[in-house]
Formats: sequence, C-alpha cells, structure tokens
Amino acid sequence: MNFVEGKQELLSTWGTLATQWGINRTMAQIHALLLISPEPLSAEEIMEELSISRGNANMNIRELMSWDLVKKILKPGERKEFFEAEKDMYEIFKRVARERKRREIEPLLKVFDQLSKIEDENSDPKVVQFQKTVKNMSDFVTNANKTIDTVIKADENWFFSSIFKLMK
Amino acid sequence: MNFVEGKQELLSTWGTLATQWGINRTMAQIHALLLISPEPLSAEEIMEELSISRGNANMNIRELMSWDLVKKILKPGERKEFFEAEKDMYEIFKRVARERKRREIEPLLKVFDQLSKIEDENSDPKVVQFQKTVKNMSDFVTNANKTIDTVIKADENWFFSSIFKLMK
DNA sequence: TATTACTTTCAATAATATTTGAAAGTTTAA
DNA sequence: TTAAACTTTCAAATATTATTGAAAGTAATA
Repeated sequence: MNFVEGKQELLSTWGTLATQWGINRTMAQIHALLLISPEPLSAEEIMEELSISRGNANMNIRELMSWDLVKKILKPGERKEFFEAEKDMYEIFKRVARERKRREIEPLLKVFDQLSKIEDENSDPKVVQFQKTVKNMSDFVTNANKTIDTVIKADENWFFSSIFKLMK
Repeated sequence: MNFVEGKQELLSTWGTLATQWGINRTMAQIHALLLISPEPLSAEEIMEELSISRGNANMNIRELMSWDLVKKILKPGERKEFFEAEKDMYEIFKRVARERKRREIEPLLKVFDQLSKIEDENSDPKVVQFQKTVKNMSDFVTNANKTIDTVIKADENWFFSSIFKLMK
C-alpha cells in the first residue's frame, strides 16, 4: 500500500466508523482529510479531494466548526477561506464529549426528570417497574455525565494513566 | 403526564437518542420496552406495543440477543418464546462497550496497523503529516481500548467513585 | 403422518438522511 | 457603483437504511 492508497483507506475507514456512531460520513471524512493535511485547505480543495459538491462541503465544514473541531483560517491577501483541524486527539475527544453532552445528555436528563414526576397511586407492577427503570437510567446517565465532566477537565496522561492504575 | 403518556415519551426519546448513536430506533425501543416490563414479553406483545411488523420485531430481537442485552425465555408448557432484558444499567453499558470494541475498535486497530507500515522514502510534508496522524489516532484508540477493558472488568461503584475521586 | 403453532427469511416498499447544484447572498476592490 | 470572487441556502434528486408481510421453514403434538 502506498501513500495515496493509504489515504483512501483511512478516509474510507474513518467515514464508515463515523456512520456507526451516528455521525455523517462526509463530515468525518472532511475532518480526517484536514487531520492529515499539513496545511489548511480551501473548500475547493476539499471538494476536489473527496469528490463532493460545494453545498455538501460547505454544510459539513460548518458543522465541524460548530463542534469546534475545525477553524477558519484567513490568509493575508487571500480572499478565500481555509480550514484547519485541531490535531490533538485527546482535545478532539474532549470537544466531541462536550458537544454530545450538551446536545444529548442534558436534554435526556430533563426528560427523566419529567418522567420521575409521574405519580400513579397504582401499585401495578408495570408502573413500579417503569419507575424503577427511569430511576436507574437517570442515575446511570447522571453518573456518566459527571464522568464526562471529569474527563473534560483532566489532562490526557493523567486521565489514562489513572484509569489504568485503577486496575492494577 | 400519566403512566401511558410517560411510557410513550420514554420509548420515543430512547429511540431518538439511539439513532444519534448509530443504533436502529426499533432495536432501542424494543430494549426500552423490555426494560420497563416486569415480565418477559412475547414477539406478539412487542409487535402490538410498538406497532411494528413480525419481521421487524424478529430481526431486532435477534440483534438485541446478539448484543447479549436480551435473552430468550421458554415458559414450561408454552410453545411461544418470551424475551427478557438484562436490567442492570452498568451491566448493559459493559455489554455494549464489549460489543462495540469487538465490532469496531479491533478492526480499526488492524487498519491502523496496516497504514503504519506504509513506507514512503519521500519526506513530503503530506506523507509526514499522514503518518503522524495515523500514529496519533492509533495511540489514542489503543488507550481508549485499554480503558474499555478496565471498565469491563471494574464494578460500578468502584469505577464511578474512583473516577470522581480523580478530580477532587 | 398431518396439522397446528409458531419463527425466520427476504424481495419489495417505505421512510429517512444525505447530496447536489443552481440561484441568491455577501464582501472586497477597482 | 459595479463586477468579480467568493460563500450560503435549500428544494429536488439520490442514496442509504429500515420496515413490511407473505411465503418458507421448523418443531411439537395429535
């Protein structure tokens, strides 16, 4: 496998992985492309490399910026915009965790909160198990949420090495 | 909100969340339905509750079993099969982690391994940054993989409380 | 063995998510 | 101003994924 083949393999694998995690394939591929690029790329270059349309490129680049994974670079004297990815993997991980927390976990906790308020005098086992399940889900997600907060604040070596030490 | 409305809300929210994580909506809803059910349910009952076809129910129940989240229960004297979900949230989390690791992380590490073997004498910055990125991704995923192993072996209270203590 | 009571399969269909591309919008500079 | 060089939008088209349901398969029982 040479560089060009390897690049295709990486972009394709990364894109496939992304879809398994509910992330748009093109978004992941643009991200990977910027990760392996030593220089910021323009929309044109991204469109070219991935054979995608201008609209698609624009939309996914902006989505990446909203996740704080990519930033716009303006080169002096150039009118065009260039894009550059944050390259530190742990930083990427933290930013994704922060966004998913905000977009998904927090709304979910609100739903649990509402569901926990359901009062049914009724001691029907169905109601009892429902309430038990909501409580368990809610407690678990609350803990997961706190764990994410911990990770977001921690630094990489400390976090990973601490986790490993737990099992020694 | 009463019990019936709350149940609908939970099934719907859980299903939506699942799609954001690359998991089939129906699969997640069947899982949630079994989680709130005090008794094992038959395929018929699942079809009825979620208004889905027999084929769809069958397919997703089997998928849940392949994730080891649901098991088949045979009641003595009954020909029909019933299904029951593992209800412990941390156990569910570990089983999902174990499966995603096996299905996604391990194949991914193989790809990284191949990509790391690309030798291009060439000191083109594009090649250099490619190799650097593959190395970073690979190291990060390797660490994440080890962390998952740690979590899979740990028990809940110990794991969560240890994590929190890290930040004190 | 034949019938009944189920479960499984899968091609066709439907639902959902992504992508395109042309038109509209914006900014810069002559 | 106007034109050029870009970026953004979004309705329509396409691609992907999920669902249906009827037929085929299987196993228990009469």
